[in-house]
Amino acid sequence: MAKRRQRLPDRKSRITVHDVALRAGVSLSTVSRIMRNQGLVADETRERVMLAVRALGYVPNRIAGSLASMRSRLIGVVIPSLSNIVFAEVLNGVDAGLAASGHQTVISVTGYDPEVEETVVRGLLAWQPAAMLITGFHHTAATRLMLDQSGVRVVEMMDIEEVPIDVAVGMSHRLAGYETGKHLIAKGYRRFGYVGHDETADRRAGLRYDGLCTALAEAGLGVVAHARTAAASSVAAGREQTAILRAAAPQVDVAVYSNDDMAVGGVFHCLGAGIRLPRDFAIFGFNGLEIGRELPQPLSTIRSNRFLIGQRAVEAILAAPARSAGPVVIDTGFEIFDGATA
Amino acid sequence: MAKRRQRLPDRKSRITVHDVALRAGVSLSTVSRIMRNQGLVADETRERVMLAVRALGYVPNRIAGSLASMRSRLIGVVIPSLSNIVFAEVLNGVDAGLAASGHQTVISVTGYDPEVEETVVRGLLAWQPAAMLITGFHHTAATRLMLDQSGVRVVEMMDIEEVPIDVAVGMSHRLAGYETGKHLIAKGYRRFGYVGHDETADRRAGLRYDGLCTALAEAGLGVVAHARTAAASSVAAGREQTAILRAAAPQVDVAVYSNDDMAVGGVFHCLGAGIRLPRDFAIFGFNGLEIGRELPQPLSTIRSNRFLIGQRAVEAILAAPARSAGPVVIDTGFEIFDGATA
DNA sequence: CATCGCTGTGGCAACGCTATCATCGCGTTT
DNA sequence: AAACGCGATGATAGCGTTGCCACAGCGATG
Repeated sequence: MAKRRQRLPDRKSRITVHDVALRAGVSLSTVSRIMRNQGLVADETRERVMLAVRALGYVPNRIAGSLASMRSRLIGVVIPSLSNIVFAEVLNGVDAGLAASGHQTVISVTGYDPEVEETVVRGLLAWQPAAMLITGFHHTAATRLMLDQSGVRVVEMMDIEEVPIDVAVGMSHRLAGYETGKHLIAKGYRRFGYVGHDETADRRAGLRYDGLCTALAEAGLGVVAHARTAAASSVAAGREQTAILRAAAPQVDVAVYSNDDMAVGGVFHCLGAGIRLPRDFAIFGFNGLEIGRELPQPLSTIRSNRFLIGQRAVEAILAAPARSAGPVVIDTGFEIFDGATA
Repeated sequence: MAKRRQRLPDRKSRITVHDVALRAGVSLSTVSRIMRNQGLVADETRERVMLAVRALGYVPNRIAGSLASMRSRLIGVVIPSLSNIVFAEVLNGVDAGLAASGHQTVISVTGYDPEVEETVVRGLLAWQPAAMLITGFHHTAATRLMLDQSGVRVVEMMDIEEVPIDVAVGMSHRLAGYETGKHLIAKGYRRFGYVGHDETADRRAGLRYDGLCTALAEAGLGVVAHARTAAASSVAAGREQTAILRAAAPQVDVAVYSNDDMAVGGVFHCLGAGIRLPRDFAIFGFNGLEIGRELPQPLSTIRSNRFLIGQRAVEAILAAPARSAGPVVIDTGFEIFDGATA
């Protein structure tokens, strides 16, 4: 008598291909073929099997499927924060790009910490994902190595100013900063201030600042006053730092902000303090968030295409399952939005 | 001679337990025990194996592991939208609650569509997740059945006003609406307006409205003017609907908004139109978003504990792997924030 | 009429890991 | 000296699929 070993006590009689095959009177292979919609099956057989599938409420076990086929339909996504609406929009783009491809996203958040990033990347790779979407170029050496050796497709999102492991989708932040400077100089501003947040965490804000300085230097100008918080960007920080900047350097006629959250804080400060925008003081942001467009005066800013970044990232990896010969760079661009605050 | 069948052409020499065991000179079992940090192993052996693990860059295949152990460390999360910061904060709470538990979240977005929800729940359940976190109680019958029969732990988040499949974590929206009404009546307001958005999609906004009406009715009052957009809530919609409400019913002295996004739009309209808050017109929101606190005048609103909802949801399912006898309801509460706009 | 191609189906060995049981020393108890 | 307990390790059978091959049946071809 065969000793049937009960592997797990809670082995809740789950329904498997076996059960479906039995009920439909076909083999496992046939059920599998039908579920995957692949290979030749007679219409009559298909119907009979689908009937059994529905009757039993069979849901194929993707874990077993992935193991057998040696590829999962999971896509690992690594972003620094969910609180920042910018990354939520990237995720929306990812979702849109994935559409009906049958893939699913596993999202991990790093809190802008490369060490945490290393941990989550390791955890994600353990699921043998079809691809990895990660934010920026600033990774630990170990992270880079893991991603490179894993062989899976890797998209580094947001930035395009370094050589990617596989694909980069984003925009040139340095150029955005540069164009900001050019634009404001053309509008007649000369005495520049800068309101920023923690740049060791947010490298891209640093790049924009560099670009801005380049543009100003070309015109023989420079940023004459700075107000920076050591914290992450927020409306509160923008408000507070604007007050500090105004107090310390009243001569500044325009301030460039590290992003729209900060800039909106600046606008709020001015609204509260009775400072007329842009006559007394001008504000320029970055990102083109919805909130900026809906202010009593629309915020002057640069529109980045976050949604498009997510979407293009997915398209790039769905287009080909394997990496191409060399690194690929996709520029999603940006555009100046000439609002009413500068 | 054995015919070794090469299953897949792209079988890239992945490193498995086998390789590690070979290199460390131990058995597969020992490596597995060490990787899972479970069972007895001599320190000397552990070190030797870990050396091999690091040398080879071995990353355990969680897909195989999950299949063998018949349980995955994935947690399915279903939310209506990522654009809405509220759900991003819930996810942050989930993340915090998960901390070092070794679980990972697979997130799917429904766009407030129960049909889409059904599809994504089916897709998520195929991964045999350890638990499912889903938003609200409004599911299709099929969704409810799948979740119920799956046997996995299910947390329905945000709302607590119906009987959950397993666990509900959230707050009473009806009560929040009721308290809003009480609070505003106590402050002397009598002529109520309401500015809302699509309530067939956002059921909870509807509950809050019901609660408000109850409170007003108890005082012999009622909502005398409504302005509703058919679209989703947004700052732009709030702004636009406020203009409509003001034009149609100038006698209204306070408007309750379906949420903070809408209310912020209302504040912006007033700032632009020179309406003095709260003297000429008062505004009351819902959620307690950061943006509301940083307005020139802090928005009067109700603070919901989104972060806490995510965190408690995770705690509830980590506490016990199996469902308890009956449904469990966890109330995360709310509080009135008496700002400067009402 | 032998041969071929094609459709439709079944059989079975992986996939990489874990749960369980077996085993093997070695010190301790009776 | 036999029996026992216990820490440490090994062997092995699944977990539920999928990929590959085999093969039956049947009409078309030479």
